[in-house]
Amino acid sequence: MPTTIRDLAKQLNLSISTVSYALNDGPRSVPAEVKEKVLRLAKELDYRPNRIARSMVTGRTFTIGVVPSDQFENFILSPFILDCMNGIINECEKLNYDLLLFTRFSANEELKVADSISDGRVDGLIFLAPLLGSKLIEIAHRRGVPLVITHSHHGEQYATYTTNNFDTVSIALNHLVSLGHKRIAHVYGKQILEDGIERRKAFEKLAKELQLTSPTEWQVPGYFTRESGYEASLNILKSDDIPTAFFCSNDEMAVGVYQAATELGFKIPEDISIVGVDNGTYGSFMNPQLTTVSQNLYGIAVESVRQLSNYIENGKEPTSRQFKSELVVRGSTAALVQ
Amino acid sequence: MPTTIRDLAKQLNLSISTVSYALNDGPRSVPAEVKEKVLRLAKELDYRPNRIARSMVTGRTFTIGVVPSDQFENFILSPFILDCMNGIINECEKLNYDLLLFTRFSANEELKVADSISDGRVDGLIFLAPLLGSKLIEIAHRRGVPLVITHSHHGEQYATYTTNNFDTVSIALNHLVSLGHKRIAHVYGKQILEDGIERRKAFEKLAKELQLTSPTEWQVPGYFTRESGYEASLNILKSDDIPTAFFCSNDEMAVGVYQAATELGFKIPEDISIVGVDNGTYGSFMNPQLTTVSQNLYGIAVESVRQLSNYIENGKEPTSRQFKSELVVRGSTAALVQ
DNA sequence: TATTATCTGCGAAACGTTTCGCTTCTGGGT
DNA sequence: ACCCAGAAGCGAAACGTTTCGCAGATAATA
Repeated sequence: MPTTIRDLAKQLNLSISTVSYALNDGPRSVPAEVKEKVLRLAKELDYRPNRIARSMVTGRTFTIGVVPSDQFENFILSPFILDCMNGIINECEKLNYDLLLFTRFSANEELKVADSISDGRVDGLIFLAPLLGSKLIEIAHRRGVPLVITHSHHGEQYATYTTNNFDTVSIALNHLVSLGHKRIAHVYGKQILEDGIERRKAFEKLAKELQLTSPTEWQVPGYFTRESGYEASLNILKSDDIPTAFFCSNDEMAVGVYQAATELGFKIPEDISIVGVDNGTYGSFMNPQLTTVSQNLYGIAVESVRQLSNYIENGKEPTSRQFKSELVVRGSTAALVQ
Repeated sequence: MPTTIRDLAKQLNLSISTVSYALNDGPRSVPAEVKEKVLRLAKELDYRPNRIARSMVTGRTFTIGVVPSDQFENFILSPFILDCMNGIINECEKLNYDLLLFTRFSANEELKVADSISDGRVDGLIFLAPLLGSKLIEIAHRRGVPLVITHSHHGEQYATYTTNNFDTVSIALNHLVSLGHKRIAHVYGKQILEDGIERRKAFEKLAKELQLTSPTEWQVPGYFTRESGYEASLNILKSDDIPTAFFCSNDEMAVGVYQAATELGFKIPEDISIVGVDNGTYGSFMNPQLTTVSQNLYGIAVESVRQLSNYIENGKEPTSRQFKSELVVRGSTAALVQ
């Protein structure tokens, strides 16, 4: 059993309160010599305060909880989540928070999860791209847990950190159009995620505006995963009538399209141009490297942590922010040759 | 302020203890009708037990801490760490543990970190590929925190989950030799990580045994990162005397070698064969896909969580295990053409 | 000198649980 | 009728902190 503050007090013939003041440098003063005595013994007995006990009385845990949406089976393997997590981790380190990763995120146990995220272990929560129907946010909010949301909105009352999806799609398509592409397929993402829905709508609208050729057979559902990108594009690429370019609603599905295209003997970007969305770290692993629309995953993560922490520490209400997306031209797009 | 057990007791005119027994189904019995009454009110008032308070008295937190070594700046972006984390996360979910990610892992604050990992917030610790000189493990051990170590040994007294590095290197080199390669370069990893050191030693030994041509200029230091793999191989590839194959001590450095080789106009695998180690998820993003020696990162992670949890729950001492490595032949190696 | 601040320090309450020891009551077995 | 086991329930201790309210001593102010 570890040394407690009581042990220190007893050995020094001091009261517990005095020892506490000495250890914490406050909130009351103690004479320098007493303080020194306390610190010396604390070191000698390898005393370190029990954080659980401290949390009990202060109500603070210095821990931020991350709640992924249950769509991700191996959620940490998603390049998207990865870059989010990287920002969260780095910023938490700076601000002296530890990170509690909620692993039980399956939707069929939503109530259990809800209890788990609001049982006093965290000072606040970050929701990562929550599913549209999820009740979790509402419950946590009602229970008074400070929270912010990334990559989704879920109502005016929440602080959200997002990218403008219309702009994102617009940037991607305009890039393709500027290279001469008109025949463009779209592998869209899950329609239970805000990003998935919005990007699909944006594509439909922009396809008209830009007078693209994109029959419905070319607008195919994916699930934001590599496998789904592969399968969705395979059918298109096997038909007689194939597009000159693919717009994928995220990078991961673009990887799947690479795979399908390569397998069928198409050359990227000579035969097929491909654009993704996200600009995750692993896009540059690909060969040729992926052209994509960056949505500053890192920055969004950092900002959400900052605002959450500022609310926890200083009560300053977090304010929503929408981030700019940017075109990142790399090797997977090329001008159309007639 | 959330509902407490005291609120329930008061409203039902019961004692706190009775309510507790009812809520927890033990350790003493309560009449069915009382229990029902309690549960009903608990639901009505949205009561959920405060985990912090419970931890105070039970000493359990149902949380496992993950301690990465401080070598990883953006540690979650390392493909190696990623696959480890994926296993840890999935297994923790199964066993009903949450995960505390220690973000403050910089070596120059080792004492602060040491306090942070042993302050009562976790039931046990998993050390991920700790640096050889790190005192953290020793301190945590002395303080009585249950722990296991992955990808390193650090002394007989610890339970470790590792791969046999000699076998790993042997498998890689024998594969290359079987394809006719004799002129093989080695990009080795950090020499403050056990894996880095052991694989280098193994390479040196095996180079002799297999009568490879591998002058010291071809055995170059990397840091297990992509950038270092790029730089380390660039010099070799620019010289007049170049090897026919590269063995890289991990996949990430292999990605760097891909990059360097491609830049200089070499074709993989026609001009240069490349073998990595790890078989991280993102190896298949590459084009051609990477030939590598799998070290079952996922399995190691799962096993370490299992054993740790079994120790925490049942006091069963964890036992070390060494895992088999396996050759995964993909597109980055080919038979040498004279 | 009398009055008021400031410094020291102590004791105890509080945070929200779990669980032990006791008491009282009920019913079944002799 | 008596005894004893078991059920039902209560009160209180314990976990390890932080911090408030007090009290006594010392120093500063008038």
